[in-house]
Amino acid sequence: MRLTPTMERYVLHWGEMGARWGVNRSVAQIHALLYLSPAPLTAEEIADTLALARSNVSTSIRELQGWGLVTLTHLLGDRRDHFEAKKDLWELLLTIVEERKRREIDPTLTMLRQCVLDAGEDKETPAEVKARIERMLTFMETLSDWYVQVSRLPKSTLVALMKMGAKVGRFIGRKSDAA
Amino acid sequence: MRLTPTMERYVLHWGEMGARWGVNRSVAQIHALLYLSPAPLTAEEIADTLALARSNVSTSIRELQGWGLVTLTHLLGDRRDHFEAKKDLWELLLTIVEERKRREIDPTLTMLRQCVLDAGEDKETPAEVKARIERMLTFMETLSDWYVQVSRLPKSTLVALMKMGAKVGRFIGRKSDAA
DNA sequence: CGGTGATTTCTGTTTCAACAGAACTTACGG
DNA sequence: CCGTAAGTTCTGTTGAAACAGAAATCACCG
Repeated sequence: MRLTPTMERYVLHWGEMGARWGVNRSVAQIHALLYLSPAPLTAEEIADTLALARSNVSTSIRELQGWGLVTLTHLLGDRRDHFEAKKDLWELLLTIVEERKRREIDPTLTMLRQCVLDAGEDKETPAEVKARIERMLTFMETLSDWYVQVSRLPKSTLVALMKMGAKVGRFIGRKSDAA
Repeated sequence: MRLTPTMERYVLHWGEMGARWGVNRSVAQIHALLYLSPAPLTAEEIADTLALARSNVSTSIRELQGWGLVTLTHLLGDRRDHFEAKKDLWELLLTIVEERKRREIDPTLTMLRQCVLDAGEDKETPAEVKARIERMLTFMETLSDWYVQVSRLPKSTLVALMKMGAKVGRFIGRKSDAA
């Protein structure tokens, strides 16, 4: 496939953005391409379109599958793998956040809990430092718990809440935590 | 200053996490150290504690200042700069999100708008591709607008909303968008 | 059971950012 | 003004990740 200038711009920018957020550029470019593509693509088509080595496409696709962002499909009479990206953007967002939480936030919470435990018996760590670590733990647990609850709401509710924007703040201050 | 094992663990982990999110390891470590530190530190103390070159500390501190996460203070009779990290975690979070939006999300929105414009006159880009780009633009604008509104709520309201968790979903479905 | 096309794994190379140390600049102190 | 301490900028090195191409594996076909 040949990219139109518009598609090329999109793909290149996406690659850049990925890099800034800790995602490999090839991986992000491939994801962008698959998101745009009207039909599933084979590894070879991807490699040709983006001028990447097939091996590179293979590993990048695996990574995307690991994140649950890309799925495999087959066409009758064709034994090549065809790849397709999630198209629903809400699902995309929730998937990414979910995975990053699992891979990065949860381990960080574990580390913080361990720090709090260790600092308990430990005579050398100043009390003020212990307090700082505890505050960080509490803060991140609050965010994490909030996310878990909110992410389980039906998508339509999420959309509605988002459309409300700051209006949701009105509900606060009027006995908002009645069970 | 000498790090206790607990502090060392915290700092190293933070450095790792930073790297995963596109933040230089030294920068993240320095931020962690300053967050923990009971008192502001000089560049040299930071360099000694973390075993980094002074030059490296200098550039990293500049970066942190650019993000608005670290401020400069002085002590009477000492002409060295002393550095201090924001201690309020809500402020920290909002600052980071704000900056990343400014540096990465806003330019991406610009790029997407340009793509939509270009794709308008452009005969080669398939209609389906144009539609995909438009949907991405709409989605990101929605998130961005939501963030702008919510970030302006008083911190106490934010905290209250967060503590509500999924209960906030209850307000949906009962004429939530009355002006 | 060869043979061929598809995919993955392995290995060496390249590229780029992070970093250390040196050189330089600035500001203050006597 | 000279000397020294603090801070920044410059330059070369290093190390880690990204990547290409080759080799190996797998799966299906005749």
